[in-house]
Amino acid sequence: MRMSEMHMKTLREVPNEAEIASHILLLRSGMMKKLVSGVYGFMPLGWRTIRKIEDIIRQEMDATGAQEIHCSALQPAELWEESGRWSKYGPELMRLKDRNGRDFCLGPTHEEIFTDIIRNDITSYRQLPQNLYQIQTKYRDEARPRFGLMRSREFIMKDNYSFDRDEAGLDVSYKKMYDAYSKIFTRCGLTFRPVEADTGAIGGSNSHEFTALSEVGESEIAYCDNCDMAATTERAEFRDAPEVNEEMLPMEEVNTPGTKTIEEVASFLNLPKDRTIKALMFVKYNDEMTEQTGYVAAFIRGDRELNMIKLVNALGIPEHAIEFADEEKMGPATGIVGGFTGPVGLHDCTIVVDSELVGQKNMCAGANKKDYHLKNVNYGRDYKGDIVKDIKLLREGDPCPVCGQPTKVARGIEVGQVFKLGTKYSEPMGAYYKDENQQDRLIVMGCYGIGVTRTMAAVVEQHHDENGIIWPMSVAPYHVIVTLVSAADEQQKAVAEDIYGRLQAAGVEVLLDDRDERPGVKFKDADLLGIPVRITVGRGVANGVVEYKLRREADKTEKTPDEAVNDAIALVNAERRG
RNA sequence: CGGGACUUGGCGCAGCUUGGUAGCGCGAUUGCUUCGGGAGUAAUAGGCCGCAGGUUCGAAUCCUGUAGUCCCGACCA
Repeated sequence: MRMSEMHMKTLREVPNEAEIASHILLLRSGMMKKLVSGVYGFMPLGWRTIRKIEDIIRQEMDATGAQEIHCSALQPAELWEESGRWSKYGPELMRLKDRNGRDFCLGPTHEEIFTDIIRNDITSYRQLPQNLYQIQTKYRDEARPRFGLMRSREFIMKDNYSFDRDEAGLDVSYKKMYDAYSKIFTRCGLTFRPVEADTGAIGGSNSHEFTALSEVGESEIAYCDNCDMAATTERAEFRDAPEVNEEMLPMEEVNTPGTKTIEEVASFLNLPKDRTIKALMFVKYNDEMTEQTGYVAAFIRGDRELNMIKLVNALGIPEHAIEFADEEKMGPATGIVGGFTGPVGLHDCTIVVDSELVGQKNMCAGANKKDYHLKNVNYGRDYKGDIVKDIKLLREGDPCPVCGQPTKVARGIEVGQVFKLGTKYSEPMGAYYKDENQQDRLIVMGCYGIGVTRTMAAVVEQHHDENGIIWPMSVAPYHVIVTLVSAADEQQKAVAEDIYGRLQAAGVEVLLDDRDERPGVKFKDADLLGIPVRITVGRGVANGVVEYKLRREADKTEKTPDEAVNDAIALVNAERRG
């Protein structure tokens, strides 16, 4: 492609709407443009990278035996009513009506559609397993679109669904997808970790998130360098501190005026924070959030943090059905006193005690009396929990739940997820097959997703410097850029054209910067665009040399045009082979 | 949904406190000079100052409302 003819506009200045590298650089390089909040369009260079990522996904999906189809983004409400999600999905679902007033939505995901296809087409066990995928535009009316492609309202996603006879079959399908995902993200040049994830509202028995490591990511993961433990911090189990071997002392009320926080109590009584008990109060609602159904008091050791996901799982309620309580209102009903809440003497609320507290002795907790705390509080003797479970968050340095070594915590971008769905959709939607004994049996499903546009953003986050993007060869819009320093110099022009033609003939994707621009502009643009190899044709041609430079390296070398062409071809082919 | 900030030419911004119908840099167009890391010079084009209402002889500027954008939080396959 000749850049003099390409639709491309780069920006010198940082658009004021962008804050993180991928957002800034994708806008500055002109690869994408914002239409409205959370909705972007892609220009020629950006679209080429999207298609490269899609092609990697297609190759790896096809290699597993999955088959590509294409469904509409427009979906009828009836199918969502069958699965029960039309009412449950909430405002994130983009809803619309046709001219006759029928309800539709723009698909945020396609479980219903694929289940519908399968229940109509599959009748016999002989037809299973099946695995269908599509690469398609998805819509989610996010409460808060953020960071460009990181959290957008319209995005490109590869989604696929596996259909098996039984759980054993699902295990095989799941493993295939897990392995394919690892290959895909490796080929895209990402540093990532597959981590165990909470199954959340989707349900099912097992799930992994594929997380590209990045400081700007919205996911937080815990992992261990000593063993292979890796999980979202929400999901990660906690290895409780060992039971304290101490004599139980008599409980004692102490005056602690004005000490409402753990820090204040600990320093006032000169106690370490791990000898205190932290209290967190909640109001519970029914699923529709229309009615209060009770109070919850959760207790954890003073130096820990609460894990909301674990708490709602322990209570067996959806996450949206609980919120922090107004302690003033809750006080009379349950006996708590804001800032001085403890587990002793509470009534009319569900008491959830973190499992670790059971083995801790002579702790300090609120006395449920203004300006007083209790010392030497012991589980079993002084208080009990209605529920005793691990409800705390794993933090950096806490012991690894598998091997006990200190845990590491990192942030990352969730670029893919795999789920074992089981019969969550096949049951309400009636997706059955007949087995060998003519018995109707539910199809066992898995679902798997990759955020294509988000993957593009993650690649930029991991591969850039102060001058621009540094595309890995596998997803670069072009492999090589030939920078013609002076288009007016006939000799330079001839050499550049020759190199351009030979690279194209060898199947290398090459840009020729033949624009009537000053050299500085061309160099800046080449760096910003992040093309992996740059061959500069300038004054060196008088001596028979051109300049060969890799975007990811600082050094440039002089080569003859022949050497430069051959080296570029060799490099591109080597990267293609993996 | 709560909190905060912003909205002035294609992009980045100033002007607003103390009302008098708009300015800078980049970008664009043309000429001359320049030509290896976002050139110099001269000239030109381009703006219902987010939108609506109000105050005023007069509003980018003051007041009210509203929309959009971004950030923090809540929420979230």
